[in-house]
Amino acid sequence: MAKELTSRSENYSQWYNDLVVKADLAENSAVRGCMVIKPYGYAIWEKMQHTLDKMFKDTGHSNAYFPLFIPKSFLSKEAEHVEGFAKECAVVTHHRLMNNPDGSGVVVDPAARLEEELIIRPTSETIIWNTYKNWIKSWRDLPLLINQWANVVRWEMRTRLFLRTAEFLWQEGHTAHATAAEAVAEAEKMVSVYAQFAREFMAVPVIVGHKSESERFAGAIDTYCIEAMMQDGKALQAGTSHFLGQNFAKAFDVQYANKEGNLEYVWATSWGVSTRLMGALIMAHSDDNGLVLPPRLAPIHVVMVPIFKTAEEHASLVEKMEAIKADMEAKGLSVKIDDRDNLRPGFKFAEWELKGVPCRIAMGPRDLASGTVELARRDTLTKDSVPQEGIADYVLKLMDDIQDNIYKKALDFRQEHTIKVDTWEEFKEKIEQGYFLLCHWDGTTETELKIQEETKATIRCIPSDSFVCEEPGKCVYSGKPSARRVVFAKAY
RNA sequence: CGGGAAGUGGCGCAGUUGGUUAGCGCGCUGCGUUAGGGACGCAGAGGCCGGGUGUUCGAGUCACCUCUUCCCGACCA
Repeated sequence: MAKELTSRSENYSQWYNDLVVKADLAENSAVRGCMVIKPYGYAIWEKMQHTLDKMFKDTGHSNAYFPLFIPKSFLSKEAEHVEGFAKECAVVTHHRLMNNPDGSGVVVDPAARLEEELIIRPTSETIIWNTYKNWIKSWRDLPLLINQWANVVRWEMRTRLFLRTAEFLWQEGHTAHATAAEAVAEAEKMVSVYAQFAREFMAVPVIVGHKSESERFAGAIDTYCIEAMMQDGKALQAGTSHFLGQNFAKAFDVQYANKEGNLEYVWATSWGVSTRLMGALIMAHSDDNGLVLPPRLAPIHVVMVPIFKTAEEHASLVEKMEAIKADMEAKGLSVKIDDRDNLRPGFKFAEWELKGVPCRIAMGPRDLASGTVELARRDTLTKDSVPQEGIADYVLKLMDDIQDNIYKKALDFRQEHTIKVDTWEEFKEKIEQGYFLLCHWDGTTETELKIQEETKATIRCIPSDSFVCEEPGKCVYSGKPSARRVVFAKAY
């Protein structure tokens, strides 16, 4: 059931609607696919931000902020980088408007043309490395470990809420190191931070690995990624970390004096995750009743619904609930009492399920008499009668259970939909059914592109963690020898 | 930019071969009855039918143009 629902984007509209909507821009506006993140959606994003931010700081990084505008010349300093982004850049050409001489509103003042156009950042490598040039002089300045929370713009031809919007929010880390080994270690560390975040907070299992050459970031020597499986069997790239070698250091002339007094170019990494994580969260866990949020990222852990007939009942229920709420909040839980008196309980149940609140507590006269509550969990949709006594501790433990359970559910799903495939016939059949295929590949871009042309499947990653498949075999397409299996899938 | 589909109250839709005052469901407002899984009754509010130009006695309906949205490609976190 979930598979059917999740395979078509329109079925998500109901759930997405609480979180994000397409921006209502003026007619004729050339900007397509910008999003308005609603308060409830933004609350989830803030939780993600705070968690990630702490993880970055715990690994020695500091936050900074760099300009939105990038002079056009900066972008062209690294050849591969500009080639990768040139086709999707928004360009600022003028700095002033003027009243239209014919009296109809304003027009661009032709006299205010910029001598050099400004690019709205699609990513900040260039402007950051241009700045690092002045910050890095000595080996004592290294490593430089900086992260930026920002918005970026990529003028995509086709957009999709959360997954690919023209403007999106993200974080981008940019680090400089004295040695290649240190930079590689940093790139690996950060992809593992992303993997940990996905697994432990989003409850989304991910495969960690390297990108093939053709999927690599523009300007990178090596790209690490985490790949998640959505409920339709398609892959979603949820985060990337790049080893940039000395490409940007050379392009922006960033050299430092080593301990021997010799000038050397620094080694770089960059890494980022975006509001796309919101899409991953939704598509990995949602069911036919709406969102399912992992407790660690849910803005509201518990919603309490009083069931009453009279004002007196309402008052005594809410009083009792306030006490329980205070108890829970003291233990770090976020609790909402839904005491709206114009809606029936059944309506509220459905509404909070749609929002993905992990736990619901309903209390009526019967519970008041028996000292119990009706406790429902969002992940299993089951209901139990639980004593009011000790309810806060009960729920606290329940949060962990739910967190573990939805991770396990997603993991089981992925395992059921991940298979080793050794024949081209089976490849074509299974890729249509929404599987991750572990296949041998001859390592050539040519083969990769041919497979993509014929099946739309791409190499999501060359796994490097628990998925390592270091075993000799023959390429599923060309039959040439291969040393290991890689993950093929259709991707968002 | 190619190939499809669609634009009608806030949302989702109907509207026949052109024909009087453009309907329905949800939502919204008010009153009442209800309340342990998306309540019901009554009374209301809300629409230059995406825009333009034609054809016609008459256009939501036909023609042409244009704008927008969605789906499929190319692009992509």
